[in-house]
Amino acid sequence: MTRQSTEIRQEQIKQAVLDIIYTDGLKNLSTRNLANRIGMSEGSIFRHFPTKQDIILSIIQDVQDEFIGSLRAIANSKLEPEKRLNDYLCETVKYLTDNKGITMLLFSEASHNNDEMLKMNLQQIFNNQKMLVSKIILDGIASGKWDESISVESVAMLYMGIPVSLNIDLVLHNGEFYADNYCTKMMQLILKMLKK
Amino acid sequence: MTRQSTEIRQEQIKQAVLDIIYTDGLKNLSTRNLANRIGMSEGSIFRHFPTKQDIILSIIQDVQDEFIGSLRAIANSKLEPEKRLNDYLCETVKYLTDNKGITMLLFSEASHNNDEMLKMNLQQIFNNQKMLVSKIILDGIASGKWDESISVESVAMLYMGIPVSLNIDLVLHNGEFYADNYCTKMMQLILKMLKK
DNA sequence: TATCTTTGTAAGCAATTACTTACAAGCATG
DNA sequence: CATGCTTGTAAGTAATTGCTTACAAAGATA
Repeated sequence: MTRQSTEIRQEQIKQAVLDIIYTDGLKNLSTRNLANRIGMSEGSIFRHFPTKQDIILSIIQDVQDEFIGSLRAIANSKLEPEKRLNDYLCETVKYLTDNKGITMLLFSEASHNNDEMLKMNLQQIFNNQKMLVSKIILDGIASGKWDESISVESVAMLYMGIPVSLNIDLVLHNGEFYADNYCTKMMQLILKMLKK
Repeated sequence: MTRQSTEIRQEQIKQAVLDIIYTDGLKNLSTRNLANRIGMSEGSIFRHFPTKQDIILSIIQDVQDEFIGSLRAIANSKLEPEKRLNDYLCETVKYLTDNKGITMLLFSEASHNNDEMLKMNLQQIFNNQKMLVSKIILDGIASGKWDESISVESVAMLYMGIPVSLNIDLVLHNGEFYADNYCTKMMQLILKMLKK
């Protein structure tokens, strides 16, 4: 195989990981399989990542940077809280349906090998999301539009249930999901809950 | 080891599976580990179950029979829809916090080895739950108490998000969860959504 | 050109996996 | 007691796992 920089190889490896998870399941994510999928030797993989675990952690870091990053931008924008909440949900739905390998990875890794490092990373992603949603809701309450007597934390938790159960649907139905007006319908319900 | 009937051994094995999953993670659920935990030989396990996969499937079958069974009883009772919905949620929360091994098993197995049989079983559990919730909501609408213009399917989906994200919380926080008034708070939100 | 670092690979490592085999002993039935 | 079925186990099996080692070649730097 022709030489390539570590940066390029790392990207190839991470992409192949998601590919394998989605098509064959996490169980078949061996370094042997991984190397074959890319067309490189198994030893090469360990040139670019110290351990297999580090590949997973690097992917989770990408999620933090890219996905949570874009959500943060939405939550902190100057738009109406209602619009922000809508954009936030739709962005999440889009990300999950577009990145099914990641979805399954996040879903199953933590409970699978009970690794504290992994759990901490996922916890952070989960908490970040809850905080951002809470912020939007608090902004809506502060502007006098939404009911100030509701439990913000509970709404955030309920809200988080949307992407998470969408996640399960995606896994169980092999990625086939008709998200047509899914986002819109959910927003209607959430808004009714938030209304004064 | 003294002789025991297959029925007793099967129960012991299944209990040990949940035990291992909860304490050591699914990754450490090997037949070797399993045998050690019970104090029997590895060969003995294969006396009582044809394959390791069959142990998992048998556990999932138990969930179907016991858990879904009790939820069905609640959904079909003669009580007020509001009371039924409350009982249903609280029963779910209780089951999940009491059976953390099962929680993690259901969570990760399907996405882990991409097995169609497993997926079908989990799909059925998930769909059963959605149907039962939908039934309660429809009863409430039929009685004239709840808003008939809402999308029942969407409410059911949103509702399902509650146990599922509770699930994630449980896995990520090693089973520590303060479910004090969790059920009550969620019910308040759901009821506001259903109100005319 | 000579040297050094980086990237590649084939072969092999010990450990672990789910499962089998051969055989012993318990237990009910004749 | 004898026969047959069930339950137990120790010691295997072949396959797979994550990772290492020894060495070759490419590319950068001097």
